[in-house]
Amino acid sequence: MFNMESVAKAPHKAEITGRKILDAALNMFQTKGFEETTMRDIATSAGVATGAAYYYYPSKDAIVLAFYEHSCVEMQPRIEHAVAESACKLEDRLKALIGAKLDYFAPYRGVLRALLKNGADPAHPLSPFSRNNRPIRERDIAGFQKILSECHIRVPQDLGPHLPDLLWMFQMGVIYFWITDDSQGQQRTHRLLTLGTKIVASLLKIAGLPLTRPLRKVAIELIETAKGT
Amino acid sequence: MFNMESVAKAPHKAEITGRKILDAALNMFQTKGFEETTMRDIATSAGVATGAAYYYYPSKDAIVLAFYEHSCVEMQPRIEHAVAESACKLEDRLKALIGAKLDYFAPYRGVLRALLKNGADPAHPLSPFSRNNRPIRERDIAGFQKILSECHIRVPQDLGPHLPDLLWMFQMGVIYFWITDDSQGQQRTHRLLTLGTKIVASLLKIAGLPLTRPLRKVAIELIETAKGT
DNA sequence: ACTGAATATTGAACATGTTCAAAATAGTGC
DNA sequence: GCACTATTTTGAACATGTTCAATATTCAGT
Repeated sequence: MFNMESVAKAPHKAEITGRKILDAALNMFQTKGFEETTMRDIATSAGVATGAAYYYYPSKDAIVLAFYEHSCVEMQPRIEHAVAESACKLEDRLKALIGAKLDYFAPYRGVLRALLKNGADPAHPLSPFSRNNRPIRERDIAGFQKILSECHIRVPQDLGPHLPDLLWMFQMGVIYFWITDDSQGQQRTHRLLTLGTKIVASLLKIAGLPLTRPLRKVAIELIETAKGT
Repeated sequence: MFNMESVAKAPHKAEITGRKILDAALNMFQTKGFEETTMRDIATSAGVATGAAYYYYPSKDAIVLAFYEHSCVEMQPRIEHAVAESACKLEDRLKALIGAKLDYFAPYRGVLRALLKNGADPAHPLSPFSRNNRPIRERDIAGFQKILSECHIRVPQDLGPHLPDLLWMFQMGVIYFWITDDSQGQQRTHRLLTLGTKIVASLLKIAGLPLTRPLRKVAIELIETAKGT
């Protein structure tokens, strides 16, 4: 018998099940919250047995990570659009990039809160800082790299190589703040973002002055120590 | 019958049991690790039933918090001594204070790792940032306040009130880094501390210059936004 | 010393993340 | 189509943090 579904791409049943579980999980996380949703709930809602969820995702947290990973790819066009719309100044582009990311994640703020659990431990496989998630992180950092080169920022030779990572760290700080920001519409985060980008841009201008060279040298040493390379 | 124990202080049995449980827990955390130690282990080792542990500590994490709380009081003299030994310069005193804290906590580094779990969420009762732990935090911050006034740092009027909190945040950053620093003897953290204090001291000197006023104004606005007051 | 209230202790039961051996299904070479 | 392997699915069992009704103990007032 002819099957419409199987014509295009012919996704294996496995992929479908995996997606079904992830969708069910995300729906329940949003409506009931992460902690309140049990793996049994998710499996039942997806129409599979409990164990099936673990066949596709090694842990409950891993489901959140899968969502995060998937999102990073899916939001890429939106981010590029938002960045392109903004004025070609580091301050504006930075704000546009991070702001677009927050907008995209807005409906899932409560879901991402789950990443806070182990997100701070670089040894944990689910941390954005872990070796495990290096691919995601590097794609993310590349976005900042792009902004920097497009804006033709004049930056000291020694600081240059670290700048994308620093901006990425700044972004992570904003996101962590945002996750736990319960102000109306997360307005505090948006204010923080506005002020933060302004400061970052100012600092970069100052960083070029000869006067700041000694301080910059120490700062770079600190950065390299923190990176552990 | 005469009882030697009851002469001095006459600690209620409750206090003894509570301490017995905490001691048992800390011992096992250190030897077996936090995750690997079960509440049943702790209770058994303390010679009580499982439920008793929960009568004294509302959760497993709470045991770690109790330890942290107790430590903060106990280490006070050591810290004051270390600070008094150091040169009366902000850079040195800051390093002495934070260094002393790390030294004290060194044997329990693995234990404190447990605080990383919910430590980043200010809404969680076990977070050092939570309203719940305000007393501990404020005593902690007072230590930095003291250093600042002793060193006769000349600091702009508008920045002054925020400075103790900022130094406290700096300390928390160092501690979080330290908890997950697996380098030999945590030498990376100590390097980070040396460089960090140097930068903090330098920034404070610069902060007084008229040139930096606009940037400082924005920074203070950011700080106030972050504090949410 | 006695008694009732406050406090302390028990251990079984519960909830939930996770594991795993067994069963069902899909895919492959002949 | 058949046998055989690999993949997928199942659901019961397990481990552990946590709760709680029942019981035991301590304490204060008389």
